[in-house]
Amino acid sequence: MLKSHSCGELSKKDVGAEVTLAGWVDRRRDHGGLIFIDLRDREGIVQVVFNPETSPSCHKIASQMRSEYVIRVGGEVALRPEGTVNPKLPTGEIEVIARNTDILNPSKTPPFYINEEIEVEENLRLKYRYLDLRRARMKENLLLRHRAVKFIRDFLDAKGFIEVETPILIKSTPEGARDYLVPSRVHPGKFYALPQSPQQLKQLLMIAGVEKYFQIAKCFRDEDTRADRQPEFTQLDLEMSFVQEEDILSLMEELFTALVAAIKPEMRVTKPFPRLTYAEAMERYGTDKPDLRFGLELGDLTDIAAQSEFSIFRSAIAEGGKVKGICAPGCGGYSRRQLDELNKLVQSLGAGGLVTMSLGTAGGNLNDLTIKEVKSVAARFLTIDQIKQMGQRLGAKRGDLLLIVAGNPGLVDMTLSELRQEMGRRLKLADPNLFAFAFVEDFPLLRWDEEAKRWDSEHHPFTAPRDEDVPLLDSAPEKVLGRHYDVVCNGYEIGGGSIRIYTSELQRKVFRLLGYSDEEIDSRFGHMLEAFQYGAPPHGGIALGLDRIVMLLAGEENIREVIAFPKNQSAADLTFDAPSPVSQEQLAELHLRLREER
RNA sequence: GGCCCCGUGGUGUAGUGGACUAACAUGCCACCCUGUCACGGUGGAGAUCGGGGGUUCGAAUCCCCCCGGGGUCGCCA
Repeated sequence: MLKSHSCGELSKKDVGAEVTLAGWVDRRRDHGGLIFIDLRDREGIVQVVFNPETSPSCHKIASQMRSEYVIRVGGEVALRPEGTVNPKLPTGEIEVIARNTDILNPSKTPPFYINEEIEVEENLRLKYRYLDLRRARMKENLLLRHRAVKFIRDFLDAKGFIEVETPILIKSTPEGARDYLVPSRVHPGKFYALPQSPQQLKQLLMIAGVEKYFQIAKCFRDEDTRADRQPEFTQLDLEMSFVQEEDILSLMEELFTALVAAIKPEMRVTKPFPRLTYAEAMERYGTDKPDLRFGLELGDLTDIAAQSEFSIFRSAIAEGGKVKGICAPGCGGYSRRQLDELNKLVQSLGAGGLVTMSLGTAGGNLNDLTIKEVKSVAARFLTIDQIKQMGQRLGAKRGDLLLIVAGNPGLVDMTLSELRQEMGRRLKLADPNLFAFAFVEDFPLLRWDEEAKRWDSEHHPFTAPRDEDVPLLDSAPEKVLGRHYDVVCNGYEIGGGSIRIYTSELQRKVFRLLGYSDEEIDSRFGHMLEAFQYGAPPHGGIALGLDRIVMLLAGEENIREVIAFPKNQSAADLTFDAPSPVSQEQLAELHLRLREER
């Protein structure tokens, strides 16, 4: 090693020791005589003193040093002189008196600050990711991720799980997200696909008798990115044999509780994790991944609105829509401008508009509300009783603001869900020290795809229907509930799983329901159907979005902040400038010819 | 593909029709400085304001197109 110690590990107990350090120049303070260098390595920062009287040659070399130069310093650890202790630095009681030093590698002036916590344009950060990762925030995020993954591995190991790697080059299956394809050199015209998840592989491992499997698995989906979505991401994938829903859910509750306690002990979790049915989540929050750190629940006002003379409500209901709303407490005094902003948000999400109803500014009991106080375009089409009923249903007081959306039920729920999040942010309702985990259960097994005119899996086609619903598969598929569950936390879906189908008969029935011919089923999923016939145990599992989990633990709002080399919104890697063109020779070997794009 | 936001010295910002010959902070360079720690001091270099076109006597500023980035809807079995 070129170093005997880490910068950050030195302390008073090392005083008198001869040490050799190596790292990066974090900061240089040149007093003309004395030069101070803050030397940084992964473990921290320590001050090095270059004194021309102690070592003229060292001092001369130090005067050449600049930010981010890689240097090596040999010297003695000394207590700092009286009055020069720096309490802001963990190593602030000591310093290293340089006796010999050299510059291992100089550095160009970095394109942005390494030693300051200021926002830098993300393009630039990603292009120079190796410099960005030197910054404290990124370094901490990498470390946090490592600790979280280590904890998870140890936890599952202690529970008897074994980690099994599954292939990255596998078969394209038509369902689900768009596949990343890899052309085969050996098989002209054929392609591998990168796994969207190891779903089928882990089920085969259950049939193989592994019983308890997990994997920190890279997954690939060629879909548009989001703040919490990357084309390439990491799942904590696990599967168990001979289990039911409760086994997986209680394992998850134990895992997350222990994980938070180990990694973020200052954060609280709500225990036991609340359990919501899908229907309940949609009804109360308008989404299947509600942020349960605050209330602001949605209320259905359709019945009251139907009694009104307000044409927007009436026509929406006549067309099979509904009217729902939320109550923003104490916002009755919102300005025209503020209301316009909310209206704009709603319209940008595709809803026709937002009906705002200010219940005055006075505050107090809803019963005291007078029609004169109510400010809303809908006010003159509603009786004061109807307004009070709406307010009551939404838990409003005088002085609150009702936000009401009418229209297509799905759109109303989506819009109000976003509006709820927005009001939660504006009113700072979410406890920043809380991880509000919850389980969502009882998802419908199938969803009608209007474009393709066929049934589609809500989760994936391997999800088992509830036993009692199996007869409905033939008569009323829309009523069948799946044995699927999601884990949500603070408004993010952080995982989902299910108890699986494990007989080929039922599996084939579901595939047929999804519109596949028997030929298609056999060519695409024949390996699964056959495997089920060789003693497949009942099994189930879950896949967790590791990047999202680490993001939440790190208090970040974007998973790129917890991925060492993420892709940008257009799925490009700016450090490598990937994807990139390849040579004609490479294409020829793969039996590919590029088409002219119009 | 739709909608919204952003683009000004290396970095982060200010500037929303004339006083901008583009400001501030920091970084960078030079010189001075032996106890600093976001060291201090003096001086200096550095942006034709993402690109193109237009309106105007005059554009960083207004309009149009394009490029790049971010957020989001669609999409994500």
